[in-house]
Amino acid sequence: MARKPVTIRDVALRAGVSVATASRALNDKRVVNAQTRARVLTVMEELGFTPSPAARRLSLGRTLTIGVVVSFLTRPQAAERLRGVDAVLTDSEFDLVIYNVETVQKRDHYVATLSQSHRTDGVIVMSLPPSEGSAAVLARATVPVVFIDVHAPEIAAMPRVVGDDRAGGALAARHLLELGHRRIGFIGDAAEDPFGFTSSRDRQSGLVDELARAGVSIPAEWIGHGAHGRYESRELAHEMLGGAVRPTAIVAASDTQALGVITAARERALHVPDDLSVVGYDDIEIASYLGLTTVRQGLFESGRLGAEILLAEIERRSEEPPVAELAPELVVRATTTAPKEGKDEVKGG
Amino acid sequence: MARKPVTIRDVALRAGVSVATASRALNDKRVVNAQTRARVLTVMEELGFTPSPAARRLSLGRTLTIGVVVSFLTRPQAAERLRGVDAVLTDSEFDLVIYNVETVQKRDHYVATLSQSHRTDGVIVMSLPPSEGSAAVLARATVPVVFIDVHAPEIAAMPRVVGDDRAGGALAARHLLELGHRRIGFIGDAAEDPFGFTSSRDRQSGLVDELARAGVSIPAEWIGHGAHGRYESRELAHEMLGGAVRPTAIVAASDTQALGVITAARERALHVPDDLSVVGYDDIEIASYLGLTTVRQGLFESGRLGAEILLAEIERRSEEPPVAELAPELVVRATTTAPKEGKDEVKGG
DNA sequence: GCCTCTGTTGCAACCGGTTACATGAAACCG
DNA sequence: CGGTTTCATGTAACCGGTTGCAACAGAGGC
Repeated sequence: MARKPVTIRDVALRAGVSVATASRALNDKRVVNAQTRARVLTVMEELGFTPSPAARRLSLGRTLTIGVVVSFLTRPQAAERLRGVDAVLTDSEFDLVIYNVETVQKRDHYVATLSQSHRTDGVIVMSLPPSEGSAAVLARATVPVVFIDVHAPEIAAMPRVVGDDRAGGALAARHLLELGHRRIGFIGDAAEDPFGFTSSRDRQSGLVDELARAGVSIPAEWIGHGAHGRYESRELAHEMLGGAVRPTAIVAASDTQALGVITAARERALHVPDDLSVVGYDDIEIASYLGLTTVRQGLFESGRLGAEILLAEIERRSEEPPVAELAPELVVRATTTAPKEGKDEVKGG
Repeated sequence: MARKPVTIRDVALRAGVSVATASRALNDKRVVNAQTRARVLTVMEELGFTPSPAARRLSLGRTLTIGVVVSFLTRPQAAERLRGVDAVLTDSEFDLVIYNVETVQKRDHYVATLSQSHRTDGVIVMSLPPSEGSAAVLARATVPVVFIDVHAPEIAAMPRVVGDDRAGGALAARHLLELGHRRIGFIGDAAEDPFGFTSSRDRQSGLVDELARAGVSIPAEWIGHGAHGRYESRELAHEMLGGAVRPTAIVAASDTQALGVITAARERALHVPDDLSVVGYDDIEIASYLGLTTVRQGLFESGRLGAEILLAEIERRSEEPPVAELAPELVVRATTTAPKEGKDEVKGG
């Protein structure tokens, strides 16, 4: 029933000082006398005083809040990045408010209102490319906006954290080539994705280009696109593995999709990796457990970096938009090995 | 460079009215003349006015914010519940700020400060039992606190949303008994969990009691406890399946752990469900894809309900703490079937 | 002893909304 | 036609902090 919030005036009264002094004591400005400060702080303790954030925000003219626009909260990638953001903000004075987006309309709405209004001191947009028209909106954003895992011409001038998806695709290619694979398939997201995700496409082209450099090409029927999910990728893998000639390795655009491939293989009594090598992407938590060979892209790290960049931008807008690039890293585990048949390369052991 | 936030006074000036009228027009109080309101709203549009949340909060004396204390954001259960909460709040005037907890200290800190201070209008605590001492803290909470998925004597008087874990365990038991299983194992969380989770324990006792009712008991070596995770449960399953006599079915305290069991079975060349039936718990997204028989406990729904209860409590504190109980539901898929050997029951087909 | 400088503190304005109360005009009443 | 309602609007206080500026005391300089 403690229905009487203690204000700084109560504190001042009890401590026998003015509210100004109380406030200064609270925010440890140099100017207050050490004894006075001690007395004020003691009184605050006694009264159980906690400053009202709303009042603080209003008088400071800062919201002390940062907004994170995120979709597919249940995807491990998103949650992992969010943890990274949280890790930074938890040590700061900022609150983390999340805007979960499940439709394109909501995305555009949030990007527009948050970047203009004074609801937040800064915004992080995760994995959501802006719609075509929003470049203009972003250009006159009143608060800094940082993009994580977004590649799009609209944000060329925006601060961001990206992974090099093309390089990641190339890593997978090189790994498989070194193992001796020549018949390689790819399974990724649908091209006509409503949100305009690009990472799957880039991973694919990184893979394809690197293979081409070695004189290996992927036939059209070994490239599968479908909605992001285990189920869909399983179906695609089934098609691919059901053909007369099948690939000896499949690269998936995400670990989630790699799981679908593995399931399909199992259902066809194909042993992974002996009959089929599988490479994922992301290195989500489950990957290490399943022994999945994958391309790690520092999810937690990307969240951490994004938050740090944002805080720095809030502190002082930089001239050039800071861009952090996370280098992908190949993690070799148990789902890849040399192909059983058609070994074009001699392998020792 | 829009560095001049438009205030309601600007609007009032331009529209030729007082700030009071402008404010009333904004919040569509009945008292304003329709023409006046229209004029004011037009001006707001023209000037791109958005009310300052900080000022609103301060003068309303409400934070328009609800806090969610959550741990293990990356677990699908948590993310799914969070989505449920978000779905409710997105249509309300409340912001959702998350407090991610990764240590017991942080949990206690948040529960204490959030429930006392006036930082939020209400708090949702997810899956985190309060520490022993915090009953007193909670009793004098200044804002409503709703617990989701928490069973603990400390919160007997608090609003909450719970699943009936005991009933869920019993459902799994009945299902396996009906299929003809008599040799049943269980794998759940470690007893000495630092956060004091109880759901695993309750699911276990629901299972054990229901089996006992049918005259079936579980030998000690078929009960495994370990840290919540696929890897740990795989290890436990290996122990259990490596014995001279092995169970024909294993119930796991979560889908995640069930996955570990399935992996262990596969590694031992045991076919699921023919050689081993597996039952999970939660019905997370991946479960339906994998065809896992499991006990659904409405994760999204629990988040939704919790948020609704909280909003209602904020509106008006109820005398009796509202308690919503979600009935568990058995979802039979492809990982359970009648045992091959030792059929004690005659099964048709 | 008077003046200046430095270290503390208080006064009061301010942030940008909301709202109780007062005011004034129009409508209604007998 | 004066008095009472009713409706629409304005005035100003208030929410609870922060902070520029003024004031004041004591120390130091001459």
